[in-house]
Amino acid sequence: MSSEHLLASLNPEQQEAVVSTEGPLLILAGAGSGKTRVLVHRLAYLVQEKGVDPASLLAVTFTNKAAGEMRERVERLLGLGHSGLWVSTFHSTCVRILRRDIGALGRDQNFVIYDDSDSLGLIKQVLKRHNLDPKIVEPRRLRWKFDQWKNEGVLPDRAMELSTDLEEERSAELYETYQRMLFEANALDFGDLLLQTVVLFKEHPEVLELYRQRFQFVLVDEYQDTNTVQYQWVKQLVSGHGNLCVVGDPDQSIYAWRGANLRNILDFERDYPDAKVVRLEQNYRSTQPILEGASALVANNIERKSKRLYTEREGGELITLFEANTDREEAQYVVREILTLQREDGRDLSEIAIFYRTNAQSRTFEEELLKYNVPYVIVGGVRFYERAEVKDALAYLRVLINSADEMGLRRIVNNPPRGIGRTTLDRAAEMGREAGGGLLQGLRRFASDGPARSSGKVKAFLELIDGLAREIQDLGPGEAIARVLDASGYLRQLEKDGSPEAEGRIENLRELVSSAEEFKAENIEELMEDSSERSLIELFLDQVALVSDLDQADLGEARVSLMTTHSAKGLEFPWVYLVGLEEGLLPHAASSHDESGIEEERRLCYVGMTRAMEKLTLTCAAERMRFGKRSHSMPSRFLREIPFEYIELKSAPKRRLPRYGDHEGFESRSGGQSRSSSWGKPSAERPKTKRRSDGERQLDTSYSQESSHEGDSGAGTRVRHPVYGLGTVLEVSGDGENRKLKIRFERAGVKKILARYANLERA
DNA sequence: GATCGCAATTTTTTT
DNA sequence: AATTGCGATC
Repeated sequence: MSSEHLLASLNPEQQEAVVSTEGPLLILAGAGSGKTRVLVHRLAYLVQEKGVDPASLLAVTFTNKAAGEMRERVERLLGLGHSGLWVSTFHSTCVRILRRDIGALGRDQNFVIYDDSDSLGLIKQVLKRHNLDPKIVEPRRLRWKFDQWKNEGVLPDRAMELSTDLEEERSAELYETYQRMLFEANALDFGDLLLQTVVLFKEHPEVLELYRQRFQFVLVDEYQDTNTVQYQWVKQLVSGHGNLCVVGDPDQSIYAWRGANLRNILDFERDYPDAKVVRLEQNYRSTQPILEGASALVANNIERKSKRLYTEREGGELITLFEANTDREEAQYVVREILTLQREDGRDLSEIAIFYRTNAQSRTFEEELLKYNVPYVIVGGVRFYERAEVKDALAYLRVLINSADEMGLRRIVNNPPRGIGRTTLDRAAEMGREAGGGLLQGLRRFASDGPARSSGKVKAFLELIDGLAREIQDLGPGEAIARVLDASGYLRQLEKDGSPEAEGRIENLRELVSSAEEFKAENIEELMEDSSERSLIELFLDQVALVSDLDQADLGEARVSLMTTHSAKGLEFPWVYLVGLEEGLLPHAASSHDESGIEEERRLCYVGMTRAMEKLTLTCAAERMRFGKRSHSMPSRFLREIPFEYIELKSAPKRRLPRYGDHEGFESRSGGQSRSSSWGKPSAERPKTKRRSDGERQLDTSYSQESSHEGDSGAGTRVRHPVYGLGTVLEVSGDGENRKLKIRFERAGVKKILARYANLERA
């Protein structure tokens, strides 16, 4: 494609952003201003017009999805295949660097990557070693603290210096132990990937120089979300040539809680004095009411570079605000709207998205969508690679490749049960420490010196591991997983179980094997080109550690998309429902303590609103279930900040008193649900309302004790659960509001359910 | 050492 | 409302 073509479809500001290739450049790209397009064209321009070798370009993003999209579009534009162009996330870029050069830090190339739960487990080990009670020193809090330090680029020594009180000092000590144990386990956690790369570059300028030479042009996406280490990392890489292009929008900074520093983008011109700034302020995405409403909202932030986004699109529907009485009603409204859109307007479901603040909110929407058979996909949420059986299988591989991996080893040593319990493990760990080694070494000692009864079991386990380690060397990732599951007895254990849950797990493991096969098929060529010694198994483990479901979700299918507003950043949909606009939820209570917290929540709301292209609907509910209890909430302050002229108000009929009867929602459904009786609230317990002569309603709090007939809820009854589907009651226990049901579901297996909360229908 | 049952906690967002 | 963790019991 010629230069004219590369520039032809761009407006003057966009063109400037593309052709300003030398020196530092800040692109302030408002929502929907064609940012990705500009980046893609810029990369193509560098190669085609400036004759730059694709291999000397580095583009860094936050998500694999964004990276994948960018790479694909550039390669398509240039008609290139594998060109040596590096477009990847901060984390995977760092993994590639560390896999090659971490040896300079005296560490092993075969390190494992610990995810959040691995690192939480390790922190529990740290506490054990310090003889601290996890109830007093909370592991999660520590993890958060360590993470903050890592985001700030702070190592244990420095953390100690910075400590201002005793508690922080203690934490810094534990941080030190934690880092040492990570090292001993030959492991790096997420934060380490960045931090250790920065340390590597700092302590070994010759290594840094290598990468500086290679990457002549560096591009960073979503710069407003970078934290201090990422900032340092970028600075290290570009010092010298200074060819750094960063793109971002301060109004879309929503990761301060994870260490993102808004100052990185606000102070860019100070950090890179000869920086050029380009502003992209024309919005090509949203209709006027949506854009104006969102802009007016975010204008309430004090800490802000002012900006005026405009659109040439005129007209468009007003933003709808729906005020529901309950969360159930909120979900019903949205789902009915969706059904109408689909039936009457012929809209494709993939054009519709529902955004919420917390993952817990998805449940109600799922239930309603299921009831009406509306296909949907949850983006994010519980991830495939976080399921226990998947983690178990991967832990085997991890240990086989890196025998120091303590958390992996702890996970598999007695799984399936082999009679190696806590006592044995504690003793082995101690023996390992005495010998100056890790848990595995301890187990080896235990096998030879330990008490006869348990040492035999340990010995058998070690033989299994050693044998497998040899066997898998020549296997692909899929074959290796299959082999491990078979040889370890893991699969047999599940098969023997025979329960529907176990079958689900087996199914997930099959899926894991096939995704590993797929990985092999996709990457085998690249592996041939890649001179690194890493096997496909190792590359597969890296991939699963760094890839989230969000990256893999196929949004093209005809399904409604559900996700948190955080996950929605970077996406766009014609129809958007932004739900739960209530005080305490958006803005979230946990962020409402200071003004900067509120401002970030406001930006989050802004991000959600600006995803919408044609139609935006906001909803709130006066009452919702939280922690299994109903709680009341006020409409979000953000609703008042959107000018009324852009809003069309719709409200459910207001209630003067809480309606106890229909909070599960069946009675208020259209179409008559008389045959379904809700067990959620046995009728015996419902405070009754009775009509008084003056027409007012009054709560009658005297509960009558008519017991519900056993026939209704006894064992053998067929029921339908909104999520789990059809099932049969096996057992009933407890009374009144503590009534519990044990139900075997056809799809989901046996579950115990507290009747009060479950929306059960008789089937 | 494993299994069962109860209690406590959770919910802010995630590379 | 579900998961996790702990303690009691076998």
